[in-house]
Amino acid sequence: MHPLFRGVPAELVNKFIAQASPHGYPKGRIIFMQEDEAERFYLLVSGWVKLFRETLDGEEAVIDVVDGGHLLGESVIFENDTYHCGAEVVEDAALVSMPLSLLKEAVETSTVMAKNLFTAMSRAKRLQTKELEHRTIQNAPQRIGCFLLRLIPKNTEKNIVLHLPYDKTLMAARLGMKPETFSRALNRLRDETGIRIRGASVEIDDVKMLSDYSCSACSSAYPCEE
Amino acid sequence: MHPLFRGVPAELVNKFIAQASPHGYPKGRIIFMQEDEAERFYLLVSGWVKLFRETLDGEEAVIDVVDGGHLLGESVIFENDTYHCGAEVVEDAALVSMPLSLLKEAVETSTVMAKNLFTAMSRAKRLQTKELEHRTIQNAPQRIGCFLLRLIPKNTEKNIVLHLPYDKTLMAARLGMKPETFSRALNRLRDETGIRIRGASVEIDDVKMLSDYSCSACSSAYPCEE
DNA sequence: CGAGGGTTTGAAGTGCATCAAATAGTGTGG
DNA sequence: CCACACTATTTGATGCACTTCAAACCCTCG
Repeated sequence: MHPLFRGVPAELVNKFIAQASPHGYPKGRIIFMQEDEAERFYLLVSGWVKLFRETLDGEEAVIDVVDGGHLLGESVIFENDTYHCGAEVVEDAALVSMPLSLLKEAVETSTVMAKNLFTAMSRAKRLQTKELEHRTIQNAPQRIGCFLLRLIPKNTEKNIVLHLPYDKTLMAARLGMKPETFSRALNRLRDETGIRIRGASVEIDDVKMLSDYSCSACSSAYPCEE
Repeated sequence: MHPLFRGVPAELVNKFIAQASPHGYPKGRIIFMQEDEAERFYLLVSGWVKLFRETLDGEEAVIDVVDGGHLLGESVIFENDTYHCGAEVVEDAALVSMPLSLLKEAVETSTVMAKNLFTAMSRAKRLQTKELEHRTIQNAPQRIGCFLLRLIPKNTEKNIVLHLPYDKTLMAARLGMKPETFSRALNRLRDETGIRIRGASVEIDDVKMLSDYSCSACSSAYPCEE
């Protein structure tokens, strides 16, 4: 049960189920564009989706890359407007789409539902604020380090082996840098913090060394809530 | 009547009024810090307030600088957490603070109130997403140009004279650059777009020239909704 | 007038981007 | 299983944008 529906009467949940369209989307598929009229919102069940904004001359800003459990397009509610970002599948994804009109109706009917959506939107806002901070204060290697730290499962301390969740070119864009810069910055991070890199897997022996290096340029210390 | 209370029954509005504390805050006063437990939210009536996040070693990221009509701290609702940013008065301000607990109660009681808060939060989220794009794609002079364009009153085309709303050092931080960079970037913007600058006032004869220059590196064209 | 902050300018440095090319990795068809 | 095509990643050389440090200037306000 997704947090959005937690505690919501079965009757209301069934209304969503009745109007839900599940979809399997392959890598590369565009779910919606920034200019599209927003009529549905999406629940990402599995896979990865890139949220981006794009200028006429093809320059792209990656706003976020999200995985299972995330909502897409829900924040347009009551704006009657277009989506804030485009959304593109970057790893084969399963999604369920539902009408925004139903979501609107539901939050006006059910206080639990409203509360759940507020909670989701607050959290998204907080994370985005943090992102803006990172882009402003952290340099390239620190942003990578911070990203890696957030990949570490809770309560893990020793012999950490991470697998980068998507390709390095996308990670670069996600962190607001070019692929070449990413490559070099990752090397610098390795030299500075003693992490080991083999392709897409990263081994971290000394989390403190990594967090000291990355979190020194951040307003919140490791472990970050999120 | 602030949009948050638009269409809300007088009875409920009176509850807020009963618990509202109006305050005059001088320039330099901290309204709240990022680490503070969020118990109240604020309605900024007049003046300007800087929202920022700060690292231990004094490095600061300005998230936004807002003026009359903006809500502060409202997005912590249902997180039971600390504020997302610190807030500091940068031009003498009048604020009204109200308990977050009352806001929580109100959005659970009144669907109109919930709807109004959703609208405000969506809008804030959209603007922040845009900000992230700007910082990623636009260079320093373009960010300044974009900022100036957003200062132009609606439906104004000719003989525009703007007054910079707060000092240049703060504008620099607001746009994610250093004061020296701001100064030089503003000169470059002048040379490129034919605007004229005298202290804190800026004259724009040719809006198109300015928007061509600034909006070429943006996903939305002038005039931006916001 | 003089102090102090905001602003500008100059000179030099740093970090990231760009362009170009090499290398590694992956999936294809033979 | 190999050779090929194609993409992702890395590396090198160079350029540009922004920062840093230092000093001058300017403006306001007591």
